[in-house]
Amino acid sequence: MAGQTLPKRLQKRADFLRLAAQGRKLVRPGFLLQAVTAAPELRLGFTATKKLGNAVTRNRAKRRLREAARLVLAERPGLAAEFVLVARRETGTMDFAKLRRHLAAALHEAVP
RNA sequence: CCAGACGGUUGGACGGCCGCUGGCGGCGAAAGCUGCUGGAGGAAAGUCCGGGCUCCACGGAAAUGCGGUGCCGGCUAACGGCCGGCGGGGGCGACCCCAGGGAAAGUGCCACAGAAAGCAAACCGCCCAGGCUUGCCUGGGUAAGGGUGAAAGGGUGCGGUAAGAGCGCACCGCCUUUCUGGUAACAGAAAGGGCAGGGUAAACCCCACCGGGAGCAAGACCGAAUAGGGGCGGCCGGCGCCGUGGGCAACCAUGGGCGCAAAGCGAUUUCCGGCUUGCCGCCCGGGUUGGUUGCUAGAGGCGGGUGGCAACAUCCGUCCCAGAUGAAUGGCCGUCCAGCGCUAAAAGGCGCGGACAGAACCCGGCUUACAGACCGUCUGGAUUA
Repeated sequence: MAGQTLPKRLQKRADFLRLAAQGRKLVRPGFLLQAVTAAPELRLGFTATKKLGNAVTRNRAKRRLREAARLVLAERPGLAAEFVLVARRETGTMDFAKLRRHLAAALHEAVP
């Protein structure tokens, strides 16, 4: 399989607040997905709150979400939407294949 | 070999697939693509000290205040750190621990218990004298014994005495002076003194030494937007007073102030109240979102020589070793090496499964967290030769 680079990252606090306020929310094992489908291009952001644990735990959760998203989005080319993935307690430890399946399903539900 | 003390190192290994980010190069108008190469820690942590750096304040010095430090010597850019000593305490020992200046400057406090807690003190006891109701009362002596307490005004012994007591003596301790050794803390000795001067300074305090404040969200720069501001030019503009500038003056200039008038501002009218009084163009300036910089070569790492018990210093060689900013340094898989559990006579098999923890301007420390593995020195013991 050819390599797939990550889409643009959401980096501004304002964007995260907008997604949290307007986005459609889907709760799944391992993550909470906030999606806005009307967007000019594909953009992606990640959130891990202090509730999750120390810096090591939070960073690991974000990295796993990022990698899962990269792999899942490679199978959905041409998407134009904005997503924020919020890590949950089990994100860092759960089976990665499961996390990937849940994310693919959730994405399909948000953007058929 | 067992038990222990101290110091240090390490903190899974290899491979595959796919990514992220910095640097250098190539292609490209750019976006970007691509080659090579770098990419978390011993604590990156807590933010408890010390510095560099930046801005602010500031003429110098001293004093006072406030805060900190506190045996001595050394090391260091500096430190509350480190090294080497000293003193005290603990351990058979290797070693470990100490908030370790001053209590014969002053003030305060010492609960409860106890007779008494600071110019000592007589509750019980002991001794003497007197009295009588003959085992008690009164007076006196006594700090050796009992009791209280964290602490009761040196300790042990002998003498002494009515009983006692540094009352006398010996030794130990203490104080003063002197001498010796040591840079010093301090140690040792001699002479003198019968022994005062309880504890508490993590109570105030005294002494010595040190100390401006805030921090990379420091600071510098670029700069969409918005409000207010300034300059120049053009056009238009009522009155009075004042101010300002020019002029000897009459006067001239002035959108600087105040008052009056006038005009405008609400969907409309009246009344009351409020607000605005220039417009246009260009420029300056302002500095928000954002961006750039500060930003990684340094009290630097490694190896070696020299000096030093050491901390460390110095010299030579060599290397360049993270720079992100909703924040890169990774995700997944396989094999192996440790570890744990179950099973097994053994070999082995199956399952679980990597400690604490993630740079945010940079250094030096301290403190705290940490599965395990390894190395060195030393101590006590056991055994063998």
